[in-house]
Parts: sequence; structure tokens; C-alpha cells
Amino acid sequence: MPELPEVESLRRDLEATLVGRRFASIDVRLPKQVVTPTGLSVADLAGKRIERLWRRAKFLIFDLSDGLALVFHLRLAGQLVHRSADGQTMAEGGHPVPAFGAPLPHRSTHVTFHFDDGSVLYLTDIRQFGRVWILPESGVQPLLDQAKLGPEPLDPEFTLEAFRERIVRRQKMPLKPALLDQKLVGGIGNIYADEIIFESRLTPATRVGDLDEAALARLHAAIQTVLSFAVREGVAEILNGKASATRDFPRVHGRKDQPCPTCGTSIVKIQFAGRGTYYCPSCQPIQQPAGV
DNA sequence: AACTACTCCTGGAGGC
DNA sequence: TGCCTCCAGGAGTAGT
Repeated sequence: MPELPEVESLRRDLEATLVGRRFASIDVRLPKQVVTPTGLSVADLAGKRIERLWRRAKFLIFDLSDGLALVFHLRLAGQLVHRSADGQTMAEGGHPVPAFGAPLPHRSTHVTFHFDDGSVLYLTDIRQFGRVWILPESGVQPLLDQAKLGPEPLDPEFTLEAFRERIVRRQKMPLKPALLDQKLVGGIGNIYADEIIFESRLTPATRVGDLDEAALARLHAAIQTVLSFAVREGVAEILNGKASATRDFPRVHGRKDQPCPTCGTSIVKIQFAGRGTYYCPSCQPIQQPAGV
């Protein structure tokens, strides 16, 4: 579910409301969502202060006092909502089900963090795939290393050269699964993969080896422009597989049978590499060799 | 090395 | 209304 722009927006919002807070108590209703590889437990969080929130790909990391850390991965359906003691929402993000603003805890709220000021952070996850790790701070980097994440697409080191060096090793791979591979670039998911490929005027089936130099440069630029636009202007709103009717972003994902914003041709939805995939058959003619 | 299929889960939508 | 099937903003693992 939440991809890089959603996690980054959530990080920024939570940073403003959570840094400086201390944990009071934590309720765990679904133990499998809390991973404690070094034997720490939620009880060890009590009294710890949140020092810093940072992000790597789709991982959201809380650095805590006394050398502890919390790491969240929301996977397909995780949602975090921070509410004040009087129930006002201060920050929220992630999967839009249950609807933001709904009463919490929801029946799918599996972990609840209570803070020293009476505010509460709810982890709600209707599909139970999300995870939160409790680690010593020294355990965070090894956890991230395990995922073998590619570069951060919005960081300066994500240059065209760095991108080329990684992507050329996947000559036969079509673009859609290539962009979804976190080892190529960290943070892209199903929605933004479609948006990036559309922006590049390539196709989901285009094979990496068929990209000429101009196409590769377009793809690299599109990764940055699409993701930074989403972080800046507001994340994609997809509800039950459909894009928001009141916004023009995302442009193709979730817009089956709606007109392409560029040429008006109806957007097509196919299954590709096992994922629902949207594209414009006119702007992105799937038989035509890539590039040019 | 590079794929694909399957797995972990629940719930909402749409067909009948 | 009820029952059924399909699908979903991810990613690890096993098998080919």
C-alpha cells in the first residue's frame, strides 16, 4: 500500500507531533505484528523519548532515547493515526481503510501507543501484513541491509549514472517488475510504477535492454518528478482500486476506461507480472519498441 | 541470474 | 439479502 510518497508525507506529519514525546504504555492486540528479534519487548519502550523520525524506502524509523528504535513497515494496508488526548487527529497516513476520521481503535487496530501527553498513535491494518520492529538502534541498519534496498530516488546520489549501473543488470526484465523491485530503487510500488512509466512514455512491458539512452534518461527523470510531485502536492488517493474523481493525480493508475490526460484515449487495465497495471494504449503503445 | 507462483490476511465490490 | 468470486498501494520464499 503506502509507497515512498505516502510514507514520506506521514513521516513529515508525525515528526511535527511525535518528536519529544515519551511512551507511556503500549497495547498489542496482534502479537505477530510486533517483531522483537533481540528479545526487547513493548515494556522496554515505556519512558523512552522519540528523538528523530526518518525514512528509508518504505520503512519508517523512530530513533528513541537510550539507544532504542522502532521501525515500521506498513506493507499493503497499514495505517498510522496520531490523536491528541481529546481525540483530535494531529497526523495520519497510510492505507485509507478504515476511513481517516473514523472512530479509533478500529477492530483492525492491532497496536496502540500511548504517550506522556495523553496522545495516542494507532497502528491499524486490515490485512495484518504490516510490521513494527523493536530494536536497539544498532539493529536498524542490519534490518535495512537485509532488504538490499536500492538507492533513495529523491536523494542527490540517485544520479542517471547510478541508475544505469543498477538497471543494466536486468536486460530482460520488463519495466513494471523492474520498478517494483526494491533492490533497483527503493520505495516505488504499484501505483507510482504505473505513473512513472506513463510519464516516461514507455510501456509496462518494455524490456530494460530495449531502452535507448534517451528513454533511460526519461525514466530516471520520471522517477524523480513523479515521486517528488506526490510528496509535495499530496499523495495518490486510491480507494477500492479507483483513483480520486476530484483530482487529476494519479493520471492513469485506478482510471480504467477514463480518458488519458494527454490524448483522451481510454485507459486500459491489464494484469502484468501479477499486478493490476494501467496504461494508455495510444501514448504507450505496448507492441512498439521502446525509446525513440 | 531471472523469473513465476505461492504465501501471509481481511474486506469491499460486483455478479447472480 | 445472501452467496460467491475476485481483487487489492508489499515482499519473502520456494520452485523452475
